[in-house]
Amino acid sequence: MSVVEQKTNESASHVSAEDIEKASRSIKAMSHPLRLKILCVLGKDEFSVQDIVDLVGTSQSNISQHLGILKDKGILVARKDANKVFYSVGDEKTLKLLNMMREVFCPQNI
Amino acid sequence: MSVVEQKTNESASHVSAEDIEKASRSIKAMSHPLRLKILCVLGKDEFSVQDIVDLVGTSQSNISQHLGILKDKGILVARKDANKVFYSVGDEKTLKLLNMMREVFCPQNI
DNA sequence: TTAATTTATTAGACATTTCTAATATTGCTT
DNA sequence: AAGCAATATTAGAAATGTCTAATAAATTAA
Repeated sequence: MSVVEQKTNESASHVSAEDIEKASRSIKAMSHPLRLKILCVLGKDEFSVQDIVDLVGTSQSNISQHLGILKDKGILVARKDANKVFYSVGDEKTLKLLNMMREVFCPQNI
Repeated sequence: MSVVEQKTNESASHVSAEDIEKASRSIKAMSHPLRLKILCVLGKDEFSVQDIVDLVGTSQSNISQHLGILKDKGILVARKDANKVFYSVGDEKTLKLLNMMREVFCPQNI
């Protein structure tokens, strides 16, 4: 019996094609250096776009585009207050995932 | 005091630019749908290239290139036996990260 | 209303990624 | 050695992603 047949018979924790596509879009969104830096500086806090521009360091237009990508994938949520927009990490699980990424890729500072 | 100044004073868990670059390269490697699928089907097991071709479903050349990218980032390790090469997930932490990705992005099957 | 501030959008040049097809390499078998 | 099986490499076309510069839109302040 080939490996493929073995696997087909196991009904083990199987991930659908749609799940793979959706997950890969979200993970890709997190994988850009500027976007990863945005997620790191946000942590569990909430910052305005201008704050993020100052903390991360590129143009306002560029930050706005990156924030849009992260928001589109549901990784960030936006709250508008007067003429400012505040961004933060959408949910607790995503925060946990970010902390685990830090454990895996930055093992020196955990 | 601006938000930026606040943050500069806190010496909170800070991630260096090099760490960000390195992490983003690894996360980007995991974010391609075929590569994510490879990681999912591997799980904690070890498979030959031809097994992975059959399980994931694209050309041998394409799979080999994707495996090379994952190996280059240290996400997969390769073991050669005769004229076959067996790939598996490099370490326990990466496996934990993959499981957490599944929790976050495939919450229906955990 | 006019000006200033904050954020978002658009277009386009440039860079990177991805896939396919062809071929090379390595080890085994006869 | 010759043929076969398994894997890796290469080149190039096509697709996708990224940044910059300019501008639009929304809100506040004067």
